[in-house]
Formats: sequence, structure tokens, C-alpha cells
Amino acid sequence: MSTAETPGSSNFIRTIINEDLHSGKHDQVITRFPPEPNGYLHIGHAKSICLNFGLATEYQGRCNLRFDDTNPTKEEDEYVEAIKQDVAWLGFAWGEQPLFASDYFAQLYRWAIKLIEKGKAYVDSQNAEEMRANRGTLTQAGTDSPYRNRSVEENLQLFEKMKNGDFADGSHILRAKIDMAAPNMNLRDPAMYRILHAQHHRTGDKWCIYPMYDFAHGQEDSIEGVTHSICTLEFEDHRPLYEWFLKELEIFAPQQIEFARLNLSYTVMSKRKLLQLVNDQHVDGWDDPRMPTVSGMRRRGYPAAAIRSFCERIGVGRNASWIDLSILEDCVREQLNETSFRRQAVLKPLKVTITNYPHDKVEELEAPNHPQRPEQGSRMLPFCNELWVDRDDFMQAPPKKFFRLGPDREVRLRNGYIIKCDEIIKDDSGEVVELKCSADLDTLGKNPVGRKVKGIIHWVSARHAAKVTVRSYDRLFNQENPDKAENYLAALNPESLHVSEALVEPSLLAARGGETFQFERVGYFTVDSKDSGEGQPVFNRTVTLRDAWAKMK
RNA sequence: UGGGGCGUCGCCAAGCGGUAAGGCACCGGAUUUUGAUUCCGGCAUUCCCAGGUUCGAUUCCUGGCGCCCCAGCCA
Repeated sequence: MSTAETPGSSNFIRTIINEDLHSGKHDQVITRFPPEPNGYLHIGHAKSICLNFGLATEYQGRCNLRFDDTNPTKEEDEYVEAIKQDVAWLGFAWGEQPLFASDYFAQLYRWAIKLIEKGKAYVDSQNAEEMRANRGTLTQAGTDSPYRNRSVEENLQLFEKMKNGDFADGSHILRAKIDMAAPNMNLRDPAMYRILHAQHHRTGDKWCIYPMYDFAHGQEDSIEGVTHSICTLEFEDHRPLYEWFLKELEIFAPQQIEFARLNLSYTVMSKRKLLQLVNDQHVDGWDDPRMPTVSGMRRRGYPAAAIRSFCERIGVGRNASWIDLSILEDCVREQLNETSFRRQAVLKPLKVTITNYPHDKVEELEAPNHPQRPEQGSRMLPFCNELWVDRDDFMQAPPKKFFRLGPDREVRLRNGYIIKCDEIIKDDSGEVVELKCSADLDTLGKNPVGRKVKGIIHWVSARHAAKVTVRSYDRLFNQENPDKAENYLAALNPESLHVSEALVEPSLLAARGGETFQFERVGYFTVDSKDSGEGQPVFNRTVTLRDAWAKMK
């Protein structure tokens, strides 16, 4: 477990834990991260993972990875494998084996019988529509089921038959007998077990009844000795139920604590919607670099440390909050600036010919891998009289503040000479196709005397450059909150992916999948692990560099 | 309109009766062969509003207002 990060600021959960430790209520901290294996993990889950595993580490306790697999119709092994990989990649460990709610099915079944015997649960034979109709509304009490007062014996028999598979799906259901008039809807005789003749990813067809979340989660926590069961705010209304089951079952009662889920601007977070983006092929898969999934961010090139740092920075509270994407991006840049080697790459090429440099001469110019860290070494850049520079670094009629190429303007070639633009070549349509420049050959590694050249631009040798595919990503949605749109799909950004060919320094051809480089003055780019071939790297733009000039414009 | 929550700077977020931390964003300025990084400096006399208690309230009380969640045999 690699959590050398800062302890972080105070939050209400740390306060509760500290109190519990000081009062002697607990002498250790046990948490859990309980995903349902019905989709891939996203940045919202990452917040929960960092919180739960982070707390366990901080208090030298334990955090269980427990799959909440109580609904066989939606859960698959593919998801449990992906989730395990994501949690591990984020830097957390869960002991020898992950846990599963399905491991507790037998115990849960015995507990259901116990409640029936106590007269606290009954088999209802209304269908789903009748149950809904009799549940009442937010302002009106519900009505008791006509089956509510079946005898314990009859309930026991019926429930056993449910378990044995004697009934069709939906024909009967086990309910807790609480209060059909409770103002909290969750207490109006909530469902405990439903009949589901479905293949479970782990138990196969052993069971044909499955516990509902409410009848499973608290008991799972209890079995595992979880001290603090941390979940999101929507479950707040379920807490009385959570506590009711534990009390009626007379078993250890963990404390449920709710926090606000993460909302990120310009993205959606619901698994249903993410699944639809995948199924309808609006994206390339769960791990498409535009997805807010852990696997998508990993493929995009976000370091795990950046995600951890992000989760620490945003804090934990109970306000429904919207986090600005810029915070995540700042965390990513913070990490990548430290670790990434610098390289030169031209994304929008414009030809430059150095008129006073010999046609047949080639020089190797030394360039540091990381200017702030000379110990990281250097690589050699081939230089000749034909270069590519970026179109954005040239203007025919530049404003005074444009510190780049323009008629008669001088500029430093990064890691190379100072050149001056003498002549502009255009094609028939008037488009600039080439610049003729002269180099000051006495400016390698030193400044010219008598004048100052402020601008620096990146370049590659046209005779040596390699051509690679670059995928530039933009936000997946155009609206700050896609959920507010009539249809969130309409808020999809049609320009979220831009594929282009870039000309890069030859050393980049050896880049391996997952490696990230800073293309100087442009951004951070990560070699795609799926689509890159041997000697044919495909670069995903992880994040751009900050661009003060872009702001000035 | 039933129940449960939440309201501190543009976005997050500390604070828990003693006179508003921090981060992101933003605005200045310094250094710089990345208009990057780094570095300095600025950025809420005010804590949803109105009353009240108190020597003193963002913190306590009362009343408003606003926002979020709940009527799956999903989790």
C-alpha cells in the first residue's frame, strides 16, 4: 500500500473516529469498500476507495474489499476482475482474498428465518404493482398487505418453498414487518428476499432467492466487524432500517456514516449512463480515455498518485458539491511535471528551411530529459537545415506581445539556435507553406550579444522526424452538468476526440505503452497501451500544459 | 404539502462562543533556452436571510428562504 501522502485536513469522519477511539467505543478502525460488480469503477468510487482505505491506513486498521453481489441479474465476473485491478492500481491492498456478500448467503438465510420466527418478517403474495399501490405516497400512509398476518408456521413453510424454487419469480416476497404508515418510506415493510431464478456469478443456481441490499449490507458489515460503515448520502434514509435489522438480529452494530458523493463538472457519474455510453458506442469502451472511469483515467495517463491527491484535496463533507475539473487536472500536472521526460513534438507542422545551414550537414544537439533534474540525463536531437515547427508559433501580422515567429522576428529554437524569419512562402491559395529563416550559428547554449530574444519554440528535424498518431481529448460533455440537460446524450461534446498525425523526435519511437512524456510547450502525452504497435506508438493527450498566452488571446 | 439532509470567497473546504486556515480558479510581479515549472504578493470587516441570547455568535436559540435525497421484488 503506497500512501505516503499527507494525512490531510480534518473532516467530520475523522472527528467521529477520533471520538470513538478516545471514548473506548472502539480500539481499532475497520472499514470496507463495497462495490457491486455491475460496472467499472469511476472517479466517484475512487473518492470512496481513498477514504475507506486511507482511513484504515491512517489508523492502522483494515479495509475490506467486499463485492456486494446480491443481484445476479446484473453482476458479472468481468466486473469483479476489473474492480480488483483498479483498486490495486490505485495503490491499495485488501488482504489475501477479496470478500463477497454471496459468501454470507447461508447466514443471511438463517437470519431471515430468525426474523420470521420473531414475527418480524412475513411472506407477502401481492405482486409488484399491488405492493407499490399499497405502499402509499410521500404524504399518505400505506396499507397493510392482506398477507401481513400469516402465521409464523405458514411464513416458514412459504419461505422454505421460495428457497427450494417452488415458486415463480415475483410470486412471493419476504418482507420485514415494521410499519406501513412510517413517514420514512424505507420502513414501510421493506423487501428482504425476492425470488430470482438466475445464474449467480459465484453461486451458480444454488439459490433462487436473493437478499435485498437492506437486508444484506448491515449484516455483512456486522460479520466483518466493520466499525465505521461509510456510504453516500442517498443511504441516509436507510440508516434506521440498517439499525433495525441489526437490533432485531441482536448482532454487532457497525455505525453507518454518510458523506456526499462526488460530482465532477462536465461529466456523468451514474453507472447506468456510463454503461449506455459504452453500449451505444459513444466511447471506445469502459476504459476510453475520455471516461471518468479509473481504467479510462489510467489509459489516459493520469497517475494513481494524482487521483489520490485529488481525493485528498476535495475533502469529505455532506454538502452536495460540484468539483471543478481544473482541480483534477492540476493534480495530474503536479505529478507529471515531476516525473515526465521532456520531448519535442510538432502537432501542426509548418516547414522551416534554414538558408544559411549546409544542406548535407547534420548535428546532434544535446537536450536534457528534465531541465529541473539534470541527474535524469539527456538525449540527442538531430538538427539539419529542414525543420518542422508548429503553425501556432507563426503569425503573418503578429501583435507586439506575440513572442514567436513572424516577418523579421527572431526566436530561439528550443535546445538549439536562434533563427530569424526572412521570407514567407505561400501556395496559390495564399496559405503559408514554408518559412525561410537564417540561423545565428553563435547562439548554441548561449545568448547573442547586444539583443534579447524572448520567444522559444519547439521543433523537429524534418529529415529525421517520426510520424506518430496523436489523440487529443477534450471534455466528453459540453454542459457543466449533463444530467440537467433534457437528454444527457445531447450534451455530448462532438469534438471530444481529435486524431492527428504528429512529427516527433525519433527517440519517441521507442516509447512503451503507459509511458508519459511532456511534449514541451504543449502538454503531457501517454503511450496508449492498447493501440500502440512495436515502434508505432499512439499518444493520448493526458492533459495540456497551462497556457498563459491562450488566456491573453 | 410526509420524512431525512445541506447552506462559510467563482468551485471545494477548515472552523465547534473569542473576533474567518488551506487548495483550485483568478489578478499582479520576480526568475526562466518550456508564455511550463518555481517563487513572492493580492484575493470573504464577513459566514443564506431576519430576529433573539451573550461583554462577544460563522459557531447557541427562534422564524424564514433556498437547494439535495426518498414512493425498485436496484445498490
